[in-house]
This record gives sequence, C-alpha cells and structure tokens, in this order.
Amino acid sequence: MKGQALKGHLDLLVLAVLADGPKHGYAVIDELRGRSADAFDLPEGTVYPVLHRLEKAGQLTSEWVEVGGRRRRTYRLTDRGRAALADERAGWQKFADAVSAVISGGAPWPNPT
Amino acid sequence: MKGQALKGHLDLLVLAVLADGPKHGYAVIDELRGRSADAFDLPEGTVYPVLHRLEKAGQLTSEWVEVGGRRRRTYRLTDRGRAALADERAGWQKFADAVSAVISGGAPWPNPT
DNA sequence: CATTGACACCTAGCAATTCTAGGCATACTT
DNA sequence: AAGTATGCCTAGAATTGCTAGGTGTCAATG
Repeated sequence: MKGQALKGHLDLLVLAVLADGPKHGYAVIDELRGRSADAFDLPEGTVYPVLHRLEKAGQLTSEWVEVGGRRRRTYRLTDRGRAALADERAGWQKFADAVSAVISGGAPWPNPT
Repeated sequence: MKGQALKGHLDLLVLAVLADGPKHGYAVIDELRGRSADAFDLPEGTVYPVLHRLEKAGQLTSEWVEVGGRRRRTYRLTDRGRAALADERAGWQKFADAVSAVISGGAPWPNPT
C-alpha cells in the first residue's frame, strides 16, 4: 500500500470499526488488519492520535478498564460519532465514485442527463 | 469534498486524464472537474506542482506551445508514466477494496473461503 | 484608454495528517 | 533476572494538498 493513501480516510475506518461495539486501541488495530486482509497494518503511533482526536471532537468517549492487572482504554461511539460516521461514509462514496469516473472515463465524459 | 481526501491519489487522477492525450495544465484541471462532475475542482496551486513532480520523475514530458499569443505548456505521458498509471490503478483498486471491506464488514469479518 | 475578467502559468510557505522512533508500565515465561 | 507480549503514550519528521500571492496575454466593457 502506497505511502499515505489513507490520508483523510482514517477517521472513517476507525469509526466504522467502533460502530460494531466498544474496543480498546490495540483491538482497533487488530480489527483493521483483519477486516482489510492485512492491507491496513497501522502502527500504534498512527491510531492512538486518531482516537484522541476523535474523542476531543466528541465522537468517541473513553473509559479505563482493568483487565488482569493491565489497564486498557476502551473507546465507544457517541451519537455524534455515529452521525460523523454516516457523513464519512457518504463522503467516501462520493470520493470513490469520482475517482472511478475519472480513471475509467474516456475523452468525452458521459454526461448524466 | 472533505479536506485532503485525495492525498496520495492525485498522481493517479492526473495520469489518467493525460492517458487520453496530451493536455496543458488548465485543460487537466477542466477535465478533472468535468469527469468528476465537479467533485474535483482543484486549484492551480495543487495541480501545477504535481505536473512538475511527475515530469521530474520521468512520467511526463512537457512542451511549450504558442496559441493566439498565449503560451501553454503541454504535457504528455511517457512510457514510464503509462507504467506508473497501471501501478496506481492497481493500488487504488486494492485500497478501495480494503476500505469497502472495513466499512461494510460486520463484527466477525466475512472470511474469503 | 482604463478596467475587468478569462485564460494560463508559477512559487513560497501554511496546514493537516500519517509515520518514525522512541518511552513507560504490567504480566507471564524462562 | 531477563525477555517477550500486551497495552498505552508523545515529539518531531515527512509528505503533500492548499492558500495566497505573483506574472503576462487577450477580449470585452465602460
């Protein structure tokens, strides 16, 4: 996967993963790797700051949980986060469609009349 | 369209547009806007540096043309550019598929057996 | 003829975001 | 006691699109 291809799409991915239920950071990373068949194998230094940013934006809440003497920070989607996810989905759709149109479109683009 | 969604995908778009024939900078911008139905309305300050970068990378060649007293710089794909386009296309496919898998995938991701 | 707008090019620095590279702490195993 | 896995964190580097400014020609408008 090329350099910074996910620029601007990472929020979508993280929100989508958390939409299925609360998870802690490591679990988010695992889930991304799993769902994407290893295409997204993100370093912690990439994911943690995103979680913090989303929490600051009110899209997530976090809670410390103690599991076998180890502390975990579990993140959960807020209503605002769910709304943001919907927006991001729509945005992705539009973006992907536009890219498709550009790269598949021959010279005179088919106008949508 | 959200902030910097095209990060890392802009080369693909520009190469794809030039794959249909040589064009000058403004025409590339117009074509992107047209093919994408206004989704990609890129400022000159975004596109020109990309053209320069791609030329420096040997994926494009340029040629000055005089049209009605106005000078244009016309860009043309090289063989290397065509190869790069193929790579970028493949990369996009992979990326888009991975995103799809993540955002559509429910809790236990559907394993591809 | 001066001004405005469209065409057409350019670059320096800003801003946003991912990644690198380190660090910390606990538990379990050797 | 040391090493490995789990789990968290952050500062700064690197990348790259965008802002904001600049140049110059041509055609239309006042």
